Amino acid sequence: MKYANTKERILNSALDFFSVNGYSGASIRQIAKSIGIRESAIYNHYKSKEEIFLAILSQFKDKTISGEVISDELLDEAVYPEIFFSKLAKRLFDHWGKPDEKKFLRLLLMEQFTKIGNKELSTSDYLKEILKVCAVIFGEMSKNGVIKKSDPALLAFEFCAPVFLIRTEYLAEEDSGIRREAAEKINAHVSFFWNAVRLK
Amino acid sequence: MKYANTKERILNSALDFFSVNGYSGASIRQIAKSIGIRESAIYNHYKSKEEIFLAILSQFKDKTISGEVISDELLDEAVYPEIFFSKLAKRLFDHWGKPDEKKFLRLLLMEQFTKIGNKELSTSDYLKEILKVCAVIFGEMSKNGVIKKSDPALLAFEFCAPVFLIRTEYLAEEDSGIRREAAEKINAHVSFFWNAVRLK
DNA sequence: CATCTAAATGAACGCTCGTTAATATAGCGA
DNA sequence: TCGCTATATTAACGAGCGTTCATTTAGATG
Repeated sequence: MKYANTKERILNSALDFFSVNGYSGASIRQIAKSIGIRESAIYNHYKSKEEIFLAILSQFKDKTISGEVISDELLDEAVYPEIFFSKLAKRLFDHWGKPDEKKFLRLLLMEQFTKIGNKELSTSDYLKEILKVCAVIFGEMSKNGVIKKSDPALLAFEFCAPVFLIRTEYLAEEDSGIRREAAEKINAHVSFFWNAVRLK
Repeated sequence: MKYANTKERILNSALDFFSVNGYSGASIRQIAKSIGIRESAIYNHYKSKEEIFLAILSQFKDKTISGEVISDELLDEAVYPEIFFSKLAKRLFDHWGKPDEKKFLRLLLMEQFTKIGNKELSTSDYLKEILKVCAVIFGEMSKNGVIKKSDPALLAFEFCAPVFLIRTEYLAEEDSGIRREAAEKINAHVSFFWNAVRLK
C-alpha cells in the first residue's frame, strides 16, 4: 500500500518521540510503527536516523518567531506600555506553549549537550531572534518616552528570561490548574518589569 | 584485583556519561570501562542501571545549596544592597558552575521529560530551595528599609531566574572568554535588578 | 596459615538497535 | 495497457544493550 505525506509524518512522529525519549532513547522502529509502516520504509525517505534529527532542526531553524508573536494590533498598544507588556508576555508564553514549539523546546533542552545536538542546538541561539525583536521595540519605547531610558538589549533579556524560565518549568504536563498558576507567575513578572521601567 | 571506592567511582563516572549522553545514551559497559572494571562488576554494587541513576538523584537531593552560596560574611553585606546583590549573583552563578553541579544541571535539563526522569526531576523543585532562601533575605531587606517593599518571593524569582538562564546558556563549554561574557551579563542583570528595587 | 567474604572476571543470555538488500506492489505517464 | 518509479514489505546482518551466572581472586579475620 502507498501512503501520502509519509516523509512529513515521519518527521512529526520523530519529533514526538525525540522530545520525550531523547534522540538515543527513541527508535526507528517505534517511529515507523506509530505511523503504520515498517522501519525499512523509513529509509526510502531519510538515509539515517541522524538525517531525520537534522531535518527536524532545519525545519525549526527556518521558522521565524516575530510573525507568530508580534502583530500590528499588539504594536499599536505599545503606547500603553503596561497593557503591552502584559500582552507580549502572554503571547510569548503561549507561543512557546504551542504543541510543536513545546516539543522542539524539550528537544532543545534535552539534546543541547549531546554529541549529536551540541553543534546545532543552543538556548542562546534559540532566544536570539526574539531578544533582538524585543530590543528594537523597547528601544523605540524608550526613545518615545514611554518607558525609562536603558540598554534595550538588557531590557529585552530581563523581560524574556523569566518568561522563558516559567515556560520551561511548565513544559511537561499542562492541565488548566497548572496553566492558571503559570499565568499568575507571568502577571507577577510583568508587574515587576513594569515597575522597573516605568517613568516616575 | 580489588579496588577501593568502586561504588563511588561508578556514581561519578555514571554522572559524567549521563550528563553528556543522557541516561539512555550512556551504557553500563562504557561506565565500567572508564573506571577500569568489567560491566559485570558493576552489579556487585548496584542492581541495575536505573538504580545508579536514582542513586545520583538522591545524592543531589540531599545537598543543600544555602550553605554553599550563602555565608555569614555575605549576609553582613546585606546593608550595602548593591554590593550584596552583585556578590550573591556571582556566588549563585559560580555554584551552578561547579563541575558536579554543572553535570547535575545538564542531567536535570536532559532527563526532566523522560520516562525515567520526569518523576524525580523538575527545574521548579531544583530552584525551590534557593528561591526560598533569597525570599527570606529580600524580605528582611525590605523590612529594614534597604530596598523597596515588594513580594519577597517575586523578588527572589526576578533575581534568580535570569542568573539561572545565563548559567544554562553557558553550561556546555566554558573557556575564559565565555566566562567573561557571562560575568558581564550577570553584572548587567544585577544593575537592572538593583535599579528596580532601590529606594528613590 | 586456613578460611571466609567481598569484589572482580569471562562468557553467555535474549533483546533491541540502525541499517541493508531483495522483493513486491501501487499508481502515473507514455 | 505496459512499464517505470516511488514506496512499501519481509528478512536478515552485525553490533551493542542490560543483565545473569559460574568462577576466580584478593584481602581481612580467626
